[in-house]
Amino acid sequence: MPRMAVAIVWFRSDLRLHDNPALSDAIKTGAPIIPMFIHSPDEEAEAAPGAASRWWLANSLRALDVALRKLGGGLVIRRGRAADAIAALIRETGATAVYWNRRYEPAIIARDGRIKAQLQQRGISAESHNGSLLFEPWEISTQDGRPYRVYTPFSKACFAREPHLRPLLPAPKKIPWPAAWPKSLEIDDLQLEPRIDWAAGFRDTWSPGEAGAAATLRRFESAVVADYSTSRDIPGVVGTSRLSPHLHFGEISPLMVWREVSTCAPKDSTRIAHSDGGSTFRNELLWREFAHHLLYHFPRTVAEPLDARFATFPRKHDARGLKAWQSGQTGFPIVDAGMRELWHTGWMHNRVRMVAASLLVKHLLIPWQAGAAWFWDTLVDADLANNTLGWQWIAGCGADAAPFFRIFNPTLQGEKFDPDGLYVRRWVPELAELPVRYIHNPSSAPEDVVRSAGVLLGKTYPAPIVDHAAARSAALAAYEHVKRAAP
DNA sequence: TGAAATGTTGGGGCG
DNA sequence: ACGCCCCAACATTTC
Repeated sequence: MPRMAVAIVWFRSDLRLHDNPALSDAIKTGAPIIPMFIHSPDEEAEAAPGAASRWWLANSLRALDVALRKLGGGLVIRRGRAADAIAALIRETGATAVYWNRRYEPAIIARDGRIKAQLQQRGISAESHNGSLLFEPWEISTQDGRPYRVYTPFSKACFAREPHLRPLLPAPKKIPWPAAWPKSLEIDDLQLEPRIDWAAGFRDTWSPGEAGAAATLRRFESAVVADYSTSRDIPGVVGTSRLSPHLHFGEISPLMVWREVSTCAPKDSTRIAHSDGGSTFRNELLWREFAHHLLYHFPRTVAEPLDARFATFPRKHDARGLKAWQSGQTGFPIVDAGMRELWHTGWMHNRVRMVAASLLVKHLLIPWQAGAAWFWDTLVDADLANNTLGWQWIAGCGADAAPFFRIFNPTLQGEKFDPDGLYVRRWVPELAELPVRYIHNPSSAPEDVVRSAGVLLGKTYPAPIVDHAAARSAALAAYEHVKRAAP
């Protein structure tokens, strides 16, 4: 019997063995499997990972490699243009098939389409699967066949399709391997991690990889999800799932998470559907779906407002304001706490992301693209779909956007969602001794209170970079330009 | 997945 | 006892 030709499984944003359609499908053929990862930032354009994401990627690849070695195999690492790397591996191994799970970033869709056509032209089987979304962006559409631009009807359409979700795929217990292994780079050769080690806070906070993702989901399910509806808004406690980076890198599938939080829904049927944590959380998963839906159907939104009227919005190039915002020195404690949490851990609580982003685009009038770029480089969960939707939503120029006049008051947001100041005390330690009454508004505190807390306003902690009331009026005035622009 | 401005109501102090 | 005013407390509208 002739030795069977090998199949390449091209890992990308699906760094897991559980519920991996491309991997499962490849194994089903019985062919020996070569798992491959290609680092090709040069052709990924706006989807090329930022610094924090590269740290995560390096560690997630190590975890995947370890998991594959436990099964007797390993991960083949290459770099450069994906088409070239795949062609080379086919040449070296005589592979006759390539399997992967889809990505939805514009540059990646274009590249993958070309690769698929080239492979098929050469008689190589090329199969792509859905491994990263509950529903493909083209499966969900309005009555008249157009993409959704409003979240609520989109989510209703998703819930209606829930019965069509496929079953979960088990992780393979055994994978057939080739007789000889092609050469591979070391993960370190990709130089994904920083030369100066600034990632200590990341290591303390995260466990990249499939096992870390599973542990995070278990903890969320057992200790957090029941109170999710209320505690998710309190940045001072662990009230969110913290699954976002695991989901972005595909160390866990949204379907696995969906199924898990559905089975742990409360038995107590007297609770209203939307008030239970599981339902609220499933809506958050659907926001992720909505973001991918929008990115797929409106790829230009990566750089431009979906609402074209916002092209006329008068914005500023304020280098000093941007720097103060990036470094957590705006003088608004809740914002500075968030920006420092981001810098230290590669992550920021979602409530605080909204407040911090709002300050940048509405108080400082800086282009949302500048904020998106900073988040892209500093977030371990940086995701083109989510980042684009989030920033356009807060800037008021996207799909189902927050009305522009809805301007957060950072002081009130702090008092409301960090009522005991726990979050601020943790991330802005120079304010830690302030009484709770003044922790979100240090400049309103009497001088002796400030002094005895060891704070020197303007020296150890900055005065607010803008006056809230004045900035609010200026933002509303700027918005008038948009309203006057032709719809 | 706001906040500020404005409007309304009703209890209590007080002449 | 009564009307008047003040001003929380809450509701509505406006940005």
